[in-house]
Amino acid sequence: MRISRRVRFESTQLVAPHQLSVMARLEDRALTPRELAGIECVSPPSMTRTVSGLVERGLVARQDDPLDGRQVFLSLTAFGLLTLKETRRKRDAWMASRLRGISAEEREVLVRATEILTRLASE
Amino acid sequence: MRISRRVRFESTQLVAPHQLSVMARLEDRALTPRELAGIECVSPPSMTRTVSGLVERGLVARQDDPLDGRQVFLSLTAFGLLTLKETRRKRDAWMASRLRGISAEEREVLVRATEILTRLASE
DNA sequence: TATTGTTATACTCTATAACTATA
DNA sequence: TATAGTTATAGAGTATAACAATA
Repeated sequence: MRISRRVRFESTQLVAPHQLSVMARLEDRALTPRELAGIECVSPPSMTRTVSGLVERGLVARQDDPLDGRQVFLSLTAFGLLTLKETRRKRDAWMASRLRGISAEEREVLVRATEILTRLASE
Repeated sequence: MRISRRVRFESTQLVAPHQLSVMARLEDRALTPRELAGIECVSPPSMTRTVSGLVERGLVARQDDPLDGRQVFLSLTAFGLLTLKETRRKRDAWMASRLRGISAEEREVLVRATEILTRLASE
């Protein structure tokens, strides 16, 4: 937890973590607010609020669904995509500077640990 | 981050994470609100609030410093210590059930990764 | 009548600024 | 005058309940 907190605070200053997570979901394809709320395990009103913040900042765009007037599609703007990539670049640069001081053998241990934990988390 | 979130939500239901962290600091010795605020990287008013919640629930006790009337010492109550141990027990049980399915060799990888990350986080 | 999204309202955790009491 | 703690107030992020529009 301490390590996770450190990574969050030192590497994701451009956009808040929960906002960045939503942006990453929209990278591949447009989603509705309801879909995003489900994916992020958050209530629909909460997602409305998160999305509104992103729309105000020009990172995400709303588009009405022509087939179903109740629905809205959300997608990344060009600026949003750029911001997402820049944030990742900064995070990776921070992490790379940390990893520079360790041996190849230690890096291999971290890679293997990541695989194991990812498997455990998905069970 | 995903793994850290999962551990928090599934294993620390008795007391909120930031409250539990304060309780763990008080396990060994009494501390003042200011010391706690510094350790937890939080503002003094924020610590006042966190501590007040713990005092109201009977988990932590306030004691006036007889030498300096401005200061207050905070310590775990017997109930607080019990709650801390019970929370750890639940968390460990959850984690143990996860780790049961992996090999001794994989567990060793996780132990080594923890050592490496702890070292990197403290630099 | 059911579903999508939003608004209204409230709770928690955080912060800064102002206040009280003590040194 | 400086320090410890608290209170006052505000800003995020979260939730549930109520509402409007559409199916």
